Amino acid sequence: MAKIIAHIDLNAFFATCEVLRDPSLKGKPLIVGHVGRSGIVSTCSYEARAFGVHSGQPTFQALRLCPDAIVVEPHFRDYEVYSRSFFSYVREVTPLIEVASIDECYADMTKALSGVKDPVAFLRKMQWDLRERTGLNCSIGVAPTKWLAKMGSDMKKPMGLVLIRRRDIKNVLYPLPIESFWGIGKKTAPRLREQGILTIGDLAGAMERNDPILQAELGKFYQTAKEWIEGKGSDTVHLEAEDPKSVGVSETLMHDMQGYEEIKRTLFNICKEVERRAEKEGKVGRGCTLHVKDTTFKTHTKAASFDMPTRDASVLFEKASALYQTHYEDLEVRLIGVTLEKLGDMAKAEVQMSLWNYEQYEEMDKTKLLIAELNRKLDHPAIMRLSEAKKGDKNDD
DNA sequence: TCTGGGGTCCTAGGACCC
DNA sequence: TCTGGGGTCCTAGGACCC
Repeated sequence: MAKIIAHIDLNAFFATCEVLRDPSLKGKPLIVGHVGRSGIVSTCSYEARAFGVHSGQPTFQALRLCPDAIVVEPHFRDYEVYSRSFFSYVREVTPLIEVASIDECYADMTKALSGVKDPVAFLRKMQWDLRERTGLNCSIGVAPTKWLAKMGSDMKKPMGLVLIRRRDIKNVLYPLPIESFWGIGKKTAPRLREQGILTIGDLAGAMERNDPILQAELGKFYQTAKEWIEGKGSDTVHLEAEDPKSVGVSETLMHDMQGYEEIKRTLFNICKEVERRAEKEGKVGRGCTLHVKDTTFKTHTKAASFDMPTRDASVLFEKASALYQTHYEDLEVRLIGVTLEKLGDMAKAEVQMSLWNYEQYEEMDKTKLLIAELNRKLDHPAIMRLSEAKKGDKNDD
């Protein structure tokens, strides 16, 4: 039986949280983000969007477009609290939710909507109830698969509600520009446009023809995208958050820097922060990667492995420093970062360690055997005589 | 004074082993 | 004496997402 999946996405989440923190900001053009050398807009209110301000834009550019905008530094701790209240509301409607990020989730609504006469009214009520309870606005996409639901929630903001049945795919999705395809970004979209693929419908058409150029262009993603667009994508909502596979910290420097001496302090602090976050996750890693962004925005990476799983900042710092000094001493850098990888649980790592110790112990045991063997040989009459002779020497002294 | 920081997944090439 | 082929693991780089 077909499932009913909802994708629920909070609108202008960080900006909305800031208004909840300080109601005097309501109705004003608001930018959440950093000011300063490399500040960008994290999120902005709809009032600011009207001026052409958008996420990812350098803050100074945004302020040129909208000089009256109020810039607020983000308060992530508070966003996490609002985020939790959002998820707990959705969990009251259905416990089958998959947290996709701080401001969005998938919900399997199959059971919650069974027997509901007017699903649209039910979902509308959800939106208003959430707003009343938490002050947060959301857009909802409802569809038989997660990808279709995600596409739906993206289509109308704020407080949008879009239902996409399989038979609606052609009417609803095909006319959309190729850029709006979730999974096709700013590198692939222009290349598809060059091939005459301007809309999602064009993409679907090329896939029906099994276009070999398109297949080469998209690689493994071709098959995934084909299934998504045909309504055959995943409808499985994963309740448990997956264990992180890496923990990393990076920082854009106050100014471009060159040489280890200039960056070592920052590098050390980054390693300390990686250690702190790995500890919070209860993880240790078997390797690390040093990231460096040069002044042309090109990113370089160098990886190293550890003999033993660790999260120790001094071990990280030692590895990262060595990598930096051997590869980037002469590079002018904008950003540096360190990522701890190949993560495992600390508890399991301790088991590994005790195994390792046991092997060490065994090695030691072998050595003991060798010594015993040696001692037996030393018991040989000839050796005895030799040692007796030594004693004799001593006695001669 | 241009362009953050946190992640995941994929790809291509090389090393290594059988 | 002119060069196998498959599998796996690792590294570096890149695309994409929020």
